[in-house]
Amino acid sequence: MYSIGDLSRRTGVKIPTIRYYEQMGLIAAPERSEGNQRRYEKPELERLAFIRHARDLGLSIESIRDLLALSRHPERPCGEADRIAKEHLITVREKIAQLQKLERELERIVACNGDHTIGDCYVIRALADHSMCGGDH
Amino acid sequence: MYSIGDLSRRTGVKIPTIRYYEQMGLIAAPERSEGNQRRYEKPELERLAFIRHARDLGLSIESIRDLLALSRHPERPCGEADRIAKEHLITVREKIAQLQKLERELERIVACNGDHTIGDCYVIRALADHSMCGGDH
DNA sequence: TCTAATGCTCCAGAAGCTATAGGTTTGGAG
DNA sequence: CTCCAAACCTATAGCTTCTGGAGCATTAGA
Repeated sequence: MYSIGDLSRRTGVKIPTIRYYEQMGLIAAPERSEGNQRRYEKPELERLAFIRHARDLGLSIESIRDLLALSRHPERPCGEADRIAKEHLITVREKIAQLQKLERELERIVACNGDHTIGDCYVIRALADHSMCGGDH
Repeated sequence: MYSIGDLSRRTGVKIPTIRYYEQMGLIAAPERSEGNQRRYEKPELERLAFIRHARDLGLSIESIRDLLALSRHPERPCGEADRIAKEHLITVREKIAQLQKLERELERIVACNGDHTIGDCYVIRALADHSMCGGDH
């Protein structure tokens, strides 16, 4: 028997977020106490931990909903779960590649020592004039 | 003399986004035609191009507002512009590091060949049980 | 029994747009 | 000059994933 606060402490998911997940249908509406407070059991704790972990990995609510639906059918082949994770891996890799491009450009822009004036500042000029950045984006 | 549509085509910033930037104070409210339509000049085009480029680099509206304010004082030292860019570089690097962690974990999770069932699926189990992932996050 | 901590619902806001509805203006063709 | 489609206007709501506050009710422990 956990209160929403217990659940929050044990999973690291904030209380309003738990209620939000309930609203979004990621977790079922739990039993209530006589005074209308939410009362959870162990399975809900585990489910929430699953969600937390998946969110930490950057999976969308939508993907998590799919994975949770899959996990309710342990007899089915797991190709679909695999696909969701692989697809996510691809988007993570794309994001990394894009950020590394930005990193390189920012490094070039930042190679200024700060001892001159705005009128002459490479940061400002690079932002104003796209052609200065090598044009790879 | 550009209409908002011209400006949009020339900078690649969508029309509602231009109006949004105006509302957010990134660009000044321009002159209007007799019929109340926005009419822009070259400086506004350049300013919008600046904003577009900075957004592409992932700078926040807030940071861009600061940089634009700085660029109106070309006589001041540019240390502040430099600081904003450097700070952003740091957050980009942090994001990259975090995504690379996720990449490693997803690679481990995804190392399943999809020919078994959900009940036995590493993706699902890894998400349910945090301890399986090496515990580095 | 009392009270502090915790919980409830409802609503607003954050970031950075995007979209829709319902109306007006513009610019070019005839 | 007239007509019409394309472009424009405002206002408002929605997206995603939460987070925080107001105002009130419940719970658990001293």
